Order: sequence, then C-alpha cells, then structure tokens
Amino acid sequence: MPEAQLGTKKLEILNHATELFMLNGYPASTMRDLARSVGLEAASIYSHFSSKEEILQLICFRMANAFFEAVKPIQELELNPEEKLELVIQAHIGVLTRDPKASSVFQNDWNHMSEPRLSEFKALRDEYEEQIASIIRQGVNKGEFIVEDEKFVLLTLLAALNWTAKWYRQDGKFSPLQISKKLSAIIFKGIKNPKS
Amino acid sequence: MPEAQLGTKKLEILNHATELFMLNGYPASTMRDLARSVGLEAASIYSHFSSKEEILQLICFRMANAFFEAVKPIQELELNPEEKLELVIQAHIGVLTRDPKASSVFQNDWNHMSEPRLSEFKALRDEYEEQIASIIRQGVNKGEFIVEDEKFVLLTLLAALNWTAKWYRQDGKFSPLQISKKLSAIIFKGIKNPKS
DNA sequence: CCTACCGATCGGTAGG
DNA sequence: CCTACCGATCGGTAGG
Repeated sequence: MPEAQLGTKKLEILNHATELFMLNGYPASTMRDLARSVGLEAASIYSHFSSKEEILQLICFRMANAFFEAVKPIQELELNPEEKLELVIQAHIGVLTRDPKASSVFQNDWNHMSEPRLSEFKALRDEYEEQIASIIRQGVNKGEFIVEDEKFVLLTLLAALNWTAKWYRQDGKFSPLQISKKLSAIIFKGIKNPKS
Repeated sequence: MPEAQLGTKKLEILNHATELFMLNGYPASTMRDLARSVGLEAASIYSHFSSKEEILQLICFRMANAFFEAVKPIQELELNPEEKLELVIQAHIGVLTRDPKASSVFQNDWNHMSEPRLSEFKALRDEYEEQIASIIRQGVNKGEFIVEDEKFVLLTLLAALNWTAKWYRQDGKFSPLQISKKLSAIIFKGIKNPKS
C-alpha cells in the first residue's frame, strides 16, 4: 500500500464521499450525489478516480493502514500484556475517533469491494485481530489474565471498541482518552487475575 | 403492528429477501435477484408485496417486535435488577440467535426505510434501549451495581450483545444460552457491587 | 404468476 | 473539468 500523498482536490472528494457513504451506505450513494456535494459534474469525478469502487477502496485501506500503524509500535515495546492491551485500546479508539465517518464506512461497507481487494482486506483485518488476540494469549500464559475463552473475549472486546464509531461525536462529552479509559476499566474487570 | 400470519409463499419470499439483504445489503439487492432466488419473475413479487421497501419494513419491525415481546414479561417479574438484567440478556441473545440473518438486516439496513416508518422504528428502538437502561438505573439506585456512567455502560452492553449477530453460527460451538452466560459474566464483573 | 414494457437513473466514456 | 451521451439495469405497472 505505497500510498502517495493525495492531492487536495482528491482529498476533498474523498471526504465528501466518506460523508455520503456513511449516511447512505456505499451502494445507495451515487456518483451524481457525490459530484453535487463537491460542486462538480459527475463525469469530472473520473479525472480523479477511475471508478466508484476505487474511492471505497481508498477509504477502507487508509483506515486499515491507520489501525496497523497505530498498533505496530506498541507491539515492540517491552511491556507486560496488561499495559500493552491498554495502549492498544487507546490506539484503536484514537484512530477510530480521529475519523469516525471513515471508520463507519470501513466497518459497514468493506464487503462491497470486489476481488482481489476484498480478500486482501479480509487478510489485513484478520492479521490485525490476531495481533490483539496474541496479547490476550500472552496475558493468559503469564497468569495476568483469566479468560475462559480467548476467542470470545476477543470478539466482545472488538465489539465494544468498534461500536464506539456508531455513537462517538467530536463535540460529545467524552474525549477519546476518556472513552479508552472507561473501556479498559470494564474490560480489565472482566479478564484480570485479581491475584496478579 | 397487528401482524396477521403471513402466507407461506409470502414467508418464503421474506426468508429469501432476508438472506439476500444480509449478504449484499438492502440497496444492493435487486428485486430481480430476489425473484431468481425464489424462482419467480421479478414482477410476480409484487403480487405479494407492494414495494421493495415493504419487505425491509416487515423484516425490521418483525425483529423489533420480537425483541419487545421477549423482554416485556421479564419487566413485570418480581426480581432484583441483577436477575432481571441476566434474563434480559438471555432474551435478547435468544431473539438474535433465533434468526441471525434477520437480526443482521435489522441492525444494518433499518436506516434505508423512509418516513414515517423510519421515525417509528427509531422510537421503538429508543424505547427498547430505555427499558434496559432503567434496569441498570434500578441496580445503581439499589446499590447492586456500581456504574460510573450509565449511558456508557448501556452502549457497551448493547455493543457486546448486538455484535453477536455478526459472528454467531447455528452450528457453532456455543449455544445461545452459553453465549448469554458468558456475556453476563463479563458484564456483571464490570458493574456489580462486590459488597452486594 | 407471467409477458411485455415504462421512465428513471445508474456507472462510466468520448472528446474536447 | 464540462457537454453529451452510452448501454445496462433499476423499481415498478398494465393487462391478462
């Protein structure tokens, strides 16, 4: 994904597309809607993007990359699993709240990509989830976490994290860090070994 | 919602539509796709339903009613908030897993309904969430739960419950009751007053 | 429940 | 970046 910096016009279209896709979903959003919201004719979009799907791909892979980039440095730190997991939660919520509209599209519309991008995307997503799973596993092995079923905890954790995109507002009463702290508190109550 | 029993053919079409909407989303699903999957011509669907949206409305409101019906009797029982909340979780997961495809459509595509059904639906959803919120509130007032922020707990609870529709499989290794028990365990660790 | 068909709109292209 | 336009397909209807 050697993503060069996008031109300002291209980025402007991308932002309008993100808003549109978030509101109506990708299939129900038309190139004419998008053009109108940007202030162009529909045909003019095609001098910046080769297809409607390319716009969706950009949104989805940019988000996927952002999640990876945010979590990667944490994995390399010398921390115990609990500290790592807390930082990962912060990183995840950080990325998600920095662009909640793109996060929403990323979560809801990725399945409208066609092959081979669809499989690439799913592989990325699985790899990301595996990174979080491995932290949980480490915590269990070290005795820091007590988890009956790792897969189940992973799913519930991701649910709580990702649902945030549906209700987070930039002008809401919680900052991303506050949300992360609250989620961490709930999650650690659920998995921490009280004797550790 | 005085829903008469649906004819078998109508129900058959509804089931195919549910599957289709779940796989591709409502806007990307066409009446021709639906007709083909049922074994009819597109025009013939209209002798059972007056529009594409009517099908979506039926799926969404049937699910909304199912959730209400499942939770209503629990509210009237003489139980403490913890017991009530556990039963509500079971009821919610029960409805959701009984028809995970319809649940998926219900969760992802309700926003494609047009007014006035859209507002009716949102009102129902808000009322349902308020019922769960009130149980949490009762628990807090009675000292059974310790909750820093009720709204936040409600959102996280709903996230964990509803995410289930995304991964639940009828032939999976967890029964609906097992899932409910696991979720309850996690949630109660997060909110229960240890001294209560 | 089908055949035949409609007006509208879709994503996208040609050519400048 | 626009005008002009395309083939395809959409939700839905008439009439039987």
